[in-house]
Amino acid sequence: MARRITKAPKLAPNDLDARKATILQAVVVEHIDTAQPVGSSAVAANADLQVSPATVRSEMVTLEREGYLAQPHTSAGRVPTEKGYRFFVDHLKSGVLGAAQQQQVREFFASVRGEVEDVLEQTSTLLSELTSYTSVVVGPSHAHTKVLSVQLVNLDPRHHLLVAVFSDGSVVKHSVTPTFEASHTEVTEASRQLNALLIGTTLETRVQVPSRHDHVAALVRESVSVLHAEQPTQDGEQVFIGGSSKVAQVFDGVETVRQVLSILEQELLVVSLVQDILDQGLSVAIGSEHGFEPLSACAVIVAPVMVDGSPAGAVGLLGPTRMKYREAMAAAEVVSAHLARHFGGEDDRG
Amino acid sequence: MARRITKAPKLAPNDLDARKATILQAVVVEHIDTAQPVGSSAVAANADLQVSPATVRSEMVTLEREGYLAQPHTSAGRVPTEKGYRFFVDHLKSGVLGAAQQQQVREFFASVRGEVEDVLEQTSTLLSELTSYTSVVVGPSHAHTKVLSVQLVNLDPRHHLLVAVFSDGSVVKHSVTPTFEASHTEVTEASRQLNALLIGTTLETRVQVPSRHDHVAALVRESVSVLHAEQPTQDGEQVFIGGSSKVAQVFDGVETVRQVLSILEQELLVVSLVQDILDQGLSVAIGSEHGFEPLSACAVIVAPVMVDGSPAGAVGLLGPTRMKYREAMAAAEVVSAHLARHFGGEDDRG
DNA sequence: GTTGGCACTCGGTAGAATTGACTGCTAACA
DNA sequence: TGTTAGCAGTCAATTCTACCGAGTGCCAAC
Repeated sequence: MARRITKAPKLAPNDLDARKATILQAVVVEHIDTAQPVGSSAVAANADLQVSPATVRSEMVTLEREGYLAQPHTSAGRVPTEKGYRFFVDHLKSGVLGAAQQQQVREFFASVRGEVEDVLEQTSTLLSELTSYTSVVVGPSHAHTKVLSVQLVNLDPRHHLLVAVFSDGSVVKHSVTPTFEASHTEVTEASRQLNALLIGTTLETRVQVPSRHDHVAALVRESVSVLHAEQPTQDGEQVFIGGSSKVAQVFDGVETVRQVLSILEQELLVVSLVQDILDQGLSVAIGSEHGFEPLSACAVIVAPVMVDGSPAGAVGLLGPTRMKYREAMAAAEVVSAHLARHFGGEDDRG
Repeated sequence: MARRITKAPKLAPNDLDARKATILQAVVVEHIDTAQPVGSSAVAANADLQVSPATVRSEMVTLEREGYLAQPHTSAGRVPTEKGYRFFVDHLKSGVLGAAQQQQVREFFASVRGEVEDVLEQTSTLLSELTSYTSVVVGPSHAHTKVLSVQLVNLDPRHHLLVAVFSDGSVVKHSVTPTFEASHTEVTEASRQLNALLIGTTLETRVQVPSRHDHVAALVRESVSVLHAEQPTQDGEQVFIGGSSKVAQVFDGVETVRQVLSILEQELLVVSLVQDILDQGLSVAIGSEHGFEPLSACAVIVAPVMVDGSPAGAVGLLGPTRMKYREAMAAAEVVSAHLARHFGGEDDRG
């Protein structure tokens, strides 16, 4: 009748004994569900530890002292801290997506077609609909792809358009506006030389440009420089943000909503945020973990998209710190896997 | 001492005598400023009609009966109705932008450069910063521009990329994935034929495609069809939305914010909304005037961008019905004019 | 170490009272 | 006839009060 107390093993610092862990997890789960502080009796009732609220209470005091929980005010229940959420996600057994959602993802990837950009954009919508959080899909970097074709097209005598096609299927265009008027034949010749010069190179390789003083050489020089100038500004990545309207549902407080939206508007920022998190080897960044003040009310989930063993972009989800980590992480992972398959598969099929 | 009463002229239906107009305008101005219902005494004090609140009151009763004003509840002041706002903007003498903002616009257009898309995107940010409303910039339609160059680029034996350059500087790419493997020379030959076939045509002109059964002809056929399929889906217009975070500041009520954001996510919808308003010959659509239920809490200001006498896109602003029409309209007009000059000027300079 | 009991805290709510910003109406006035 | 002061009436918003109840910390008993 009396339960045997399992002797508590020595614990690593920053680790919790089984009961504390259960309690913490119960608090997190409950709080994610209700958005309310969680009291000891709710925990005692829900979690299947056969102890009284009083016991839970004394454990909670410890958990609070150790920084996993916090109390909004004396007579309220407990709320997880960032550290609490961190423990929670670290000890989360990876969830599975609901059958209906699995189906939805499968159907999506079975039917989606079109250019990479279209696929990524639609994927971002999908991910956001699956989770009802705002989603971020970062496209592969164009950094190391090779030039397949360059062309200089004559718009009018002083305006030309440089169009470069890369081996990953991306296309880049740039205006070339020399100070002189170039004849059609000069432009054609420049185009020919550019092709000879650049095909097979990456944007990093510096090429030998002609130093002659004629129009053709000038066109070639300007084209090359304009194309190489491309890289540093934008790193070549594209980002697609889906379901930004979810921000309004999921955060409370106009100011928070405004702040998050305003971050999302700066797409370069979002890319670097996702990149940072990936570089830290994380799959979830909670609150201030990503070191990004204005998003301290958020948690960000990221999953790299691996094609042929190397990263080719990422998918992410942005929600409140009390987001449904399990479901969201599962969704991000499933979608990222499908996306990887989608892009990897295309190449293999050929 | 006794003021002479100017004899009221016969009024057209739907028009108001001077005093009613003044009162209505005072109510609108005040309500835009404070977001509160406006009482008779406030009007009597602000507007420079030398009458007592009681008189204002009796006029307000008429204005309410005629549908220009409404009362949230008995003991509250009056709020403009849609019809009230409509009268207000119809009788608005066009405002001028503040000097600082004028300067900001000038500096922007003096320093902005780069591709059309970049300019439009930055313009949309500018417009939103100027007004603190969400802005919409619709790029010119590509419908009637001519093909300057087409190229089929070999990605791998079964994947080719069709890249078309148009006379307005836009570039379109499309995958071409035949069921057979095409050799490099076949692709090159197809590319050559496509150029011969399409250069100088618009997307509307149907061209005679080769009916032969070889690979080259098949490539040409697929390329042409894929390119022509482009048009109906998207009408070729691009849209840039700036300052969507302003939505959170400017509307109250999470649900409204969510709804507006969710509309803004559907960019095609936004384009057709702007187009509709322009087609109706309006420059402002208030509340339900645009017939777009989910945006009935909004007013939309649009200004066409006229280049060489024909419309080349538009700029717009989206705010609450109680937005600062004068300033916003001025901003939209100034920016649209600058934008027109920017694009028109480029051609002329050559 | 666990538990029930108990006093205490404090946010939230419900209801009553009050305030104050309006109105509409009416009667007097120019 | 249009204008005005005055006044009674309305109703949202505010303030207050009391109270409830969820939840705690502590303690003594098991």
